[in-house]
Amino acid sequence: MCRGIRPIVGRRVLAVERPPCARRPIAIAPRIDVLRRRVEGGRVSSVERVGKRVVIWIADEAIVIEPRMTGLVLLADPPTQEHLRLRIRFDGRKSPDLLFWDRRGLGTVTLYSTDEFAAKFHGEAASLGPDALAISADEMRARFCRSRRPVKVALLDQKAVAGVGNLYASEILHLAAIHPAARCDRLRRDAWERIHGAMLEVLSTAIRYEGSTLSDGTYRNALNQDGGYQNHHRVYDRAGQDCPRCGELIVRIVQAQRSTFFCGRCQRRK
DNA sequence: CATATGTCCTGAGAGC
DNA sequence: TGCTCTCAGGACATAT
Repeated sequence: MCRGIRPIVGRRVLAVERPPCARRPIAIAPRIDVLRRRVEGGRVSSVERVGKRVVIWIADEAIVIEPRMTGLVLLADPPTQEHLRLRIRFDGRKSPDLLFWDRRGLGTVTLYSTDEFAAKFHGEAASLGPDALAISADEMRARFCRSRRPVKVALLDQKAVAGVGNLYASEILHLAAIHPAARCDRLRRDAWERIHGAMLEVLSTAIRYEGSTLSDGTYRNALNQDGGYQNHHRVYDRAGQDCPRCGELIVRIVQAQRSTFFCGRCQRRK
């Protein structure tokens, strides 16, 4: 998402609008008029990712977009008009609008000052752990190894490590050959090294392929095109199909009310 | 403190 | 066809 909207860097914000939307308007904090006052006229200095969030810096202000399940950031026509939640217009004749589109409406848009942003995302009391692509294997293990939770559930805890979602947790554990129900405190050092390595591999490859467009077709890149990583899924949404490593049938279980896919033969508990 | 559960929403697809 | 049910790339408040 961040890569796709990077063309907005250097543009000046002309207007921030909440398009007429048939459904309840998306959560924007603070109010939309405050957002307007603080960013209109400013210039986009950078676009960055923090965990699963998209951060747009405009002078000393950070617009943080949390897409959650069905949110998209777009520089192209949205899939529907009725789920369009936010529009940012820029200067320059050919500059497309930046759109936030969200079918389910669970996503959020929040404006932070530099200080608020640092406290929220980087300080000691930060609400997010280190980013999944920046953390070391040792720190990762240190953050998980005393937890009694199943490893797959723990990987989704954004305060432990930021950036692993439900789909990728299953993919990571299959590549690492670790059973998703294994308790964190029962995993040895080499298991955590495998999980860490698999996390880097899976996430960096998925980012390179621009994400996973599942069968519902919801996820799109910034140009409203399919992602490509769904063609590389090892286990996710493949229950009943063959394990790509050993040929055993992939199974689906539910952990913490969310689907987990794995191979019962080649994913071991330690 | 750590962990578990309910809740916010809409829409697609399965099964009857 | 139309109904009900389940499920969905998530995070947070509240309960235990």
